Amino acid sequence: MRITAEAKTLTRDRILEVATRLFQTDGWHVTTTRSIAVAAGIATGTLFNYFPAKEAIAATLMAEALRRSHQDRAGEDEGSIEADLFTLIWSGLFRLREFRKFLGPAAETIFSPLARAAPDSAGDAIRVEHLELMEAILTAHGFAAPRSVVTGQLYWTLYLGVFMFWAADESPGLEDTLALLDESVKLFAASLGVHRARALAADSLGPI
Amino acid sequence: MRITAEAKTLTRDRILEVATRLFQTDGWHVTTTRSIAVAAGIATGTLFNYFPAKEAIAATLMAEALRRSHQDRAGEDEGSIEADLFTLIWSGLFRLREFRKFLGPAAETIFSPLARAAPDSAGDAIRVEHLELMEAILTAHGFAAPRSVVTGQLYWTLYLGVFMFWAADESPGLEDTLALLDESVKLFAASLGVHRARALAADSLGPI
DNA sequence: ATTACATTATGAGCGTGCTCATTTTGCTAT
DNA sequence: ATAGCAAAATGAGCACGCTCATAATGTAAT
Repeated sequence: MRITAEAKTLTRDRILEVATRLFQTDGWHVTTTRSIAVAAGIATGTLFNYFPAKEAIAATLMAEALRRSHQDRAGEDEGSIEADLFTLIWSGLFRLREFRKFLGPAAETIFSPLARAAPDSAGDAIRVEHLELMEAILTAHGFAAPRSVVTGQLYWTLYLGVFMFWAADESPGLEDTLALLDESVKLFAASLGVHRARALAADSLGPI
Repeated sequence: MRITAEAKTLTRDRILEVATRLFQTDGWHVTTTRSIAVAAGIATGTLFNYFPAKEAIAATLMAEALRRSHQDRAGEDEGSIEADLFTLIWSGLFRLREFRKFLGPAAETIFSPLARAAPDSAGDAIRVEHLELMEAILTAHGFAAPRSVVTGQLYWTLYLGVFMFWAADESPGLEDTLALLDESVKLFAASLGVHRARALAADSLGPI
């Protein structure tokens, strides 16, 4: 049993390794599940014993890189809320930089359907984990949960907008992505401020 | 030649008609290009003489419905900028209401890649037409073109966010969509205000 | 060693969206 | 009528992501 278990993670790692290389070299659409399997020295069907879909391979690479970015950020927060959200997103994109070229096309599938991913999909895990970190930052700045449906939806929309733009950005030093990220974060923070002001105003009037 | 030309638009219309019905009944994924072709009484290959891709059929339905919504709006503007943008988007969604059930899955493909659609795709035409109307509203409220890259990108992101949410919304009376739309439009208008304030401040300092 | 069993690997095969060499169509020139 | 021709229709066929009945493999019990 031990040898087999080792062999399994070995195969899994080899798939991820080989897939990364092929996605980077040939792109998302040109790289087929067959070619990944061949390059990893396994049969096509075996590939799907390790990952339920082609999309899941990219999502796994993405999720692992993002988890590494969370380590990077450990204990680094506590600027303004805008700065903390900026760092959260940017450190993620930074860790994903080697995948940038193929993540655009891949993400269309990974985050599908855009508004509500299937609850157990690989893309959904990424969303849930990111939103938890965002919630933590909001709470740390005095915005108590629960948030309205609109707030979460708006944040995720803005995040995906930045992400997709970044994936296709060709401006030098990704300056356009930085500008969009800056603006998006400010906008989101502003909307939180408005909600808090409204709530405070309602409180000061007392119960109706 | 005349008969043939007539026959062509007849076939085209029949495809759109039949496809609408099948998409509505069976959904986007279950409806195959073969089944559309059969139901329209043509061969599979013929279908692709009329539309370059399955996606293009849905995009055409969408574009035509949106164009009808532009007629609805003719001369109805001139509230606040928020109100005008709200009406622009909501009237579009209203005209698309019969397609709502299948537009979610379809739109993932139609607006792909999310950030930058292929310049001649059916989805791109929808984006360009919508952004022109948005620009017109901004100009009518004294926000002179050209806009920054960020502004257009931010608007389209928020629009897609609302659109995708609407496609999957199950709240009674679509009230959640209305809330999100309201918030999104306010946010965008606020960001324009900030930019204008910054520009005015820069002007008042004179040339550097 | 042998047998029994569960786990994993296999690749032929399915149904997609879409292509393209070939055939059919409907018009014009003779 | 006939031949010629461009435009349109055709459907067998391709490559894809993915499935599933079957074979191979490694472990444990006799």
